[in-house]
Amino acid sequence: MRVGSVTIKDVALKAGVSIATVSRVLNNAESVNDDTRARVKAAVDELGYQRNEVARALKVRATRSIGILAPELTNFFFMAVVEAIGRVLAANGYSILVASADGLIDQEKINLQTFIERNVDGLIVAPTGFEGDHFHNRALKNTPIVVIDRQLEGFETDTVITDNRYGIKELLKGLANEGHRRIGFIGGDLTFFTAKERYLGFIDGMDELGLEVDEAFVFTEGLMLQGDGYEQLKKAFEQANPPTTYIIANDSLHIGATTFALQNLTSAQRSTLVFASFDHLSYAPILRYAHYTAGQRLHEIGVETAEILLKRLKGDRSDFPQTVMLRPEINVLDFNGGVPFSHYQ
Amino acid sequence: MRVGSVTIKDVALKAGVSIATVSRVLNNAESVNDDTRARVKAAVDELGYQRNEVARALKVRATRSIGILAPELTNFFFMAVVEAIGRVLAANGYSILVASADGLIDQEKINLQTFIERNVDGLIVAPTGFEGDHFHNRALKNTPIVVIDRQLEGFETDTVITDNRYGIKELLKGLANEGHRRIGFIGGDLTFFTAKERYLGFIDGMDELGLEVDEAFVFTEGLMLQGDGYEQLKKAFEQANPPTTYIIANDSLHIGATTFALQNLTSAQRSTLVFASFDHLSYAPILRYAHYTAGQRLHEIGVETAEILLKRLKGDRSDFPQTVMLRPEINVLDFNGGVPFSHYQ
DNA sequence: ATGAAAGCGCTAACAC
DNA sequence: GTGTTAGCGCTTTCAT
Repeated sequence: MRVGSVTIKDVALKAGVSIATVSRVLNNAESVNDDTRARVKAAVDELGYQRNEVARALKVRATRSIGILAPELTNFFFMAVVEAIGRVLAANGYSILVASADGLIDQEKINLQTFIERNVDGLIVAPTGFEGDHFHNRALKNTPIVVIDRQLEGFETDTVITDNRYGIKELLKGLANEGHRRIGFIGGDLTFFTAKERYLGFIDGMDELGLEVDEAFVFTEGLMLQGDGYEQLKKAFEQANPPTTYIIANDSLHIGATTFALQNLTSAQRSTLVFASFDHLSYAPILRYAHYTAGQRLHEIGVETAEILLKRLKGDRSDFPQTVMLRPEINVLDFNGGVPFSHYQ
Repeated sequence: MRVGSVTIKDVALKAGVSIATVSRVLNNAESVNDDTRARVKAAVDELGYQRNEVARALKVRATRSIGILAPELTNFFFMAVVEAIGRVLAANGYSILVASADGLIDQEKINLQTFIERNVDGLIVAPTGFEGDHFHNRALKNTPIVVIDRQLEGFETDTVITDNRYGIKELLKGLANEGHRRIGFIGGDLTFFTAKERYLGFIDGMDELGLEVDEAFVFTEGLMLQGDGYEQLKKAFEQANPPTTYIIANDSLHIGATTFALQNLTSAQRSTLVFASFDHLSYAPILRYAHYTAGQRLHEIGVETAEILLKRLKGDRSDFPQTVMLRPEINVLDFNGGVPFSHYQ
């Protein structure tokens, strides 16, 4: 609130009406004379009046702001989703507050408190952990919350996620179609929702295809970061008889694995290397070795999330709690670093 | 503002003190008896009181919120910078509001209006265009604004940018050291700040090295998007005698150019291809052909920006308007898709 | 159709 | 050290 800024009081004075009338004009109330409306509008323009949303919020008990809780921001998935959410929400008069938890559950709790104090009208949360207990807050009783990307335990609410198992299974089908049987899995620590889902998709998918899972080919250590992908492919190649192909659980692992291949494998080894991975980002065209990718529908996730939230904000509680599961888009990369699709045993 | 939430009034009642005393305890005023302080704190805990920041903001004329205006969110540069800014600001009690202009100058103006109405205490803007006239707003008179990434015309304020010319010149030196003389430039439309600066860095740098700029080797069309990089390298290779190496002005162009090379050049052609480019992102290790990259100091840009803003918010106007120019980090990629550094004529 | 006035929850004089 | 009170800018009854 800037000192000396023009308020409805100034406008009222200038237009020769009461502040109530100014407020009515500002809020497009019908019951106001055309003349006075015009006079008020003229005064608004002349004075360059700009509404004080804070005062309005205090009075009407609604801030028209939505808090977004993310585990991190430096992540293509979140930013793309946030961008889409922001677009839809802005078109409906809402502003967005964002806060990163830096992967720390305690920081998520602090950020939540901040948003509560700021009286956000709604919340979108990409959970940092599994735990959802802290969302059971009295102040949040009437605040719609939609969870994205991961599922929360102990807190029931609307959720928008990618169909992780479907994605992995489709990737698997592609590889199996090419004739692969010795299929490895490069993933992450199963305490993470997406890591677990993608792992389970792999296990189920292999089973459905009638293929044997070789424990030595399954890597589920680490946080699915770039270095983990590097290390895991390294470990795979330390084996006497490594897999002929790999399912990779996300983009970072994929970059890491590709880096290992480029730096440490012989060109003979690389010539038969085949990957299929989750995520499809802007640099996908330069990812050698990838035959298939499962690209998350980032834009749709954002739009869907915003629309569910908007619906709840309007008081529509139908289908609560609603879970929207979006299938990723399966891409067949017809350029694979020069390696033509072929059949392996 | 949630109906029926607990206010300082409830706390006062419970603790048997006045609301002023509650407020004092909440704000850590010294002048309050230890006993009463304890009683108030107990009441706060029991009732689960949470401050209403909106009411506080209205009273003290400060929202402790900072608006971030970006041309887009789905961009590694902005994500990283926003994350760093958010961390520093959050540690100082500020929340951040973000809005993407979607590359539209009119949307940027709308977003600015929204932030003004929300009474943000400060503004960080990564301008969508050159034009800064709309920041001359009466309501913004006492609102610190720091501009990042690009410079604004017609509006003087604190600015944090990358030293684009330095970065390009260093890349050029690297290439010249390898013996290159026929150096191409893949950039973008000069109406963009970074496009122009990087282009000028190229022209100056070539001059300083005593090298001739061949107009046919300079590409400055488009918005520096992936497709542009693809097309520009394509055009270069349509020439009878293309450059032996290329300076590439950003990450998207780099991906595009690399894609063209992978898809359309012979392995003989690729074997001598050398790039040097601006930006150094997570997928840098898999960018073949790149000998040098100029990585922007994303984290530092964010921290520096937040700190200047914080300083202004404290009323410190020293060195205004301040321009911080951060030199990018020059990376020598010792793995280049197997191509050893060598000398070309 | 318009105005007067209460009050959202909080902070900060100002008294005592 | 603590209480009383005014008021931040706005919306919204309730009168007229």
